[in-house]
Amino acid sequence: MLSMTRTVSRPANDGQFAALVGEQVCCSEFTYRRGTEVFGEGEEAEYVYQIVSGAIRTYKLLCDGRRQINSFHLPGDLFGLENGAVHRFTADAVIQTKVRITSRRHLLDRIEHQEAGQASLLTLVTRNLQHAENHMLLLGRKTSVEKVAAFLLEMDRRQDHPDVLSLPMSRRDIADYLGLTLETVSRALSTLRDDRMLRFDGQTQRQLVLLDRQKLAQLDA
Amino acid sequence: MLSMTRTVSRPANDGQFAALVGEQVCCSEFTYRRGTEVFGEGEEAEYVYQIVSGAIRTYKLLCDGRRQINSFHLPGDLFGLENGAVHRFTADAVIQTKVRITSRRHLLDRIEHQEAGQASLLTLVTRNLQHAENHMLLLGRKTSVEKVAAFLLEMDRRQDHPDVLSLPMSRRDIADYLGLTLETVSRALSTLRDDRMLRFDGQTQRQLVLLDRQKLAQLDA
DNA sequence: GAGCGCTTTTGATCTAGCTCAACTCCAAGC
DNA sequence: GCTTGGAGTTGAGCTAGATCAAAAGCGCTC
Repeated sequence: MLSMTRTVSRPANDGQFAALVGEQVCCSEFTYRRGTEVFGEGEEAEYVYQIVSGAIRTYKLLCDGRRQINSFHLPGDLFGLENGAVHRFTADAVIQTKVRITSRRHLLDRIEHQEAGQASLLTLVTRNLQHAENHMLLLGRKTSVEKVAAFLLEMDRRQDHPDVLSLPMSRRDIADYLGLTLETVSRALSTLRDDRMLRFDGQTQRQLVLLDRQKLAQLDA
Repeated sequence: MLSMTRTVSRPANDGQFAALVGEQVCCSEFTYRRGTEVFGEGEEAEYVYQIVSGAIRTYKLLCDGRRQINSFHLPGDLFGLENGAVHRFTADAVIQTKVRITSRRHLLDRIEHQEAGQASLLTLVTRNLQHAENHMLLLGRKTSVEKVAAFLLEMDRRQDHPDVLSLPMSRRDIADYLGLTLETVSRALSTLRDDRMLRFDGQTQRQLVLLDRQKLAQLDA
């Protein structure tokens, strides 16, 4: 049940959890299988999570099933706290995902007795807000190829510019993140491949190599 | 220069500023004319603002001029603080707008010596994040008519369900908020009028009456 | 290692919303 | 009053991206 699907190379933002939770980490670990729900929209926020390995998506649904993914959470990322007392969206596992869990109450109590705590909590929420602001610009005003280019650069940055970028999520997930259909995402990727900005690596279509980050960044506008 | 364009009926969220700034309000007032910039993206955040009357839009631009408006700020709203040290977007006046200004530094100093301060600052940023999350769903997954219906209901709610809803912003502003063109906004409004969900009031097209909020809410999905 | 199901790609067609353009309606200035 | 200009509406046609469909590729399980 706990077999790792990815090796984790000490992500850049790993300090977050320690800064908030403190050093003698009082938390348990848990592994969610692919597609399992971590928490649902409207549920009370009891726990806070940090990803050890895998990937989580958080999203909102319209009544007819249309889905908008807010964000993907990767190893090192903290999530479930930005919410306030009640979760404002659903979170589930994109692939098998191992998380560290601590109770929200425990974490907030700790924060109250720590000067830096309040500040780092505010920093966390502010960072989320900043991401959301950038994403609104993308959703409202970018073309499909610009969206996909921006997505690739975001994943590349968050994985510290690896030689091979591995995407844990499906084309449908990417589409629901970018406000497109899965076919349009696929076509945009093919366009970028044909224009020599990336190539697929190995058999799977989820490993790819960015061949020209500069050109991608220009597309991102 | 200071003539009011709207009467203000003590907005619901007016407590914000007082809660953060304190009672003996140390701040000056200023009036911006229609179209004037309050602050620009990338500028250092020196001041924090609360709207007395009028309306402010905050937005980001792509290099070729495409614009995405994050939010409209109406009387009572606080803005310019959520940013952190540097403004992440531009703010300018939709119409002639009177604001109360206080220095960011002054406000943050005050907050540090106040238990409730940190919490209410966090609450403010969290509220902004929540708005952004809802707006991402709108931008990524709603149709033009759904977007316009949602916009009208938002304005209606924020003005406390007035008999006549007055929109300070142009069709182009609404379009740039909803990720549409101004023509599409105009057509959507005409559709809603034809379907008896609203009617225009008086001469101007910026005063309207919501005839069936329930039906609008259904559209909002 | 054959078969099945899921994911992805690619093609063909459709359509919501964009673009371009004309016209109306005010409001402001002379 | 007349003129000018910005704002809004409406129409006609276009296009980016959606939808529908088929096939290919991969990773399961047995």
